[in-house]
Amino acid sequence: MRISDLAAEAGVTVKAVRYYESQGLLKPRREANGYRTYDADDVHVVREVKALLSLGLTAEQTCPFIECLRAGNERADVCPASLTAYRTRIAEVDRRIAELTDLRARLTDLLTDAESWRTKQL
Amino acid sequence: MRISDLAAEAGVTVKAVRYYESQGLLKPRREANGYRTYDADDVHVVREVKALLSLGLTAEQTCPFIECLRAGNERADVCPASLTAYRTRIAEVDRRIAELTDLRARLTDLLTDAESWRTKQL
DNA sequence: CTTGACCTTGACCCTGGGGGCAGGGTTTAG
DNA sequence: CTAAACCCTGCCCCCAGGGTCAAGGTCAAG
Repeated sequence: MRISDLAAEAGVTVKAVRYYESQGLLKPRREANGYRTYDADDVHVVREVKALLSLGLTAEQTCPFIECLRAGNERADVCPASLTAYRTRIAEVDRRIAELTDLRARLTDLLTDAESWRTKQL
Repeated sequence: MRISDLAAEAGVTVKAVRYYESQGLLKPRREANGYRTYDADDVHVVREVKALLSLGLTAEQTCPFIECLRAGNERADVCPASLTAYRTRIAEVDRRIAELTDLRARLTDLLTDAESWRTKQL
């Protein structure tokens, strides 16, 4: 199958497929005319990458999952490295939520402060 | 004062000062040799921009605050537009926290699912 | 007057995950 | 034959700068 077929089946854009390749996640064969050719396994890979990116992993962080799939597993997340990647991402999210929660508190403090300052001036 | 003095007093890098200028937040005069010249007010502006960026506002979103300062107010956030910008940012943060909370739930679901799948296989 | 240290300038490439466009080659249907 | 629909590579854009560079200015000591 060609790139647009793969993209359509996996639910991503052609551009995204080429980007995944540039990140080393796909290695399509080339036809004589230079066109990329993919097989059915690549559809699963691209779907997996899409799902993981939507979970906020970087393209690089999807590598263990892809390797897990390529190793013949039916699921990309049953390998130890994948579980580690999940836990790492959860920790990142927790850290980010904590940061944002703190940020929100600082913002509301500033807002109420500025509001009361205005009231005082009136 | 010159750019490195401004940067040092405001606690940012020279590079950042030049970036703020490229975003229209500063308009320094130039000496005969082309060097940028700043006055004391610019220190307050840069400090304000730094503080707002650390709160996650974009350079563009800092404009109302800078205008408020330039208008002669001692605080950048006493103008109505600044209060609106604060509220907008708080809403953004809330949305982001909600997204991340949902994301975290999806990640933990995936993790426990993958873990139990592994256990089942053993 | 010259050397050297330090400062300034603009200009370039880099980040992550692509979007959008240009300009060209290929293939397929009418 | 031609037009549409593909495909290719390559460039610029996002955001807030960081890193590095070459070129030139400034200021003190020697």
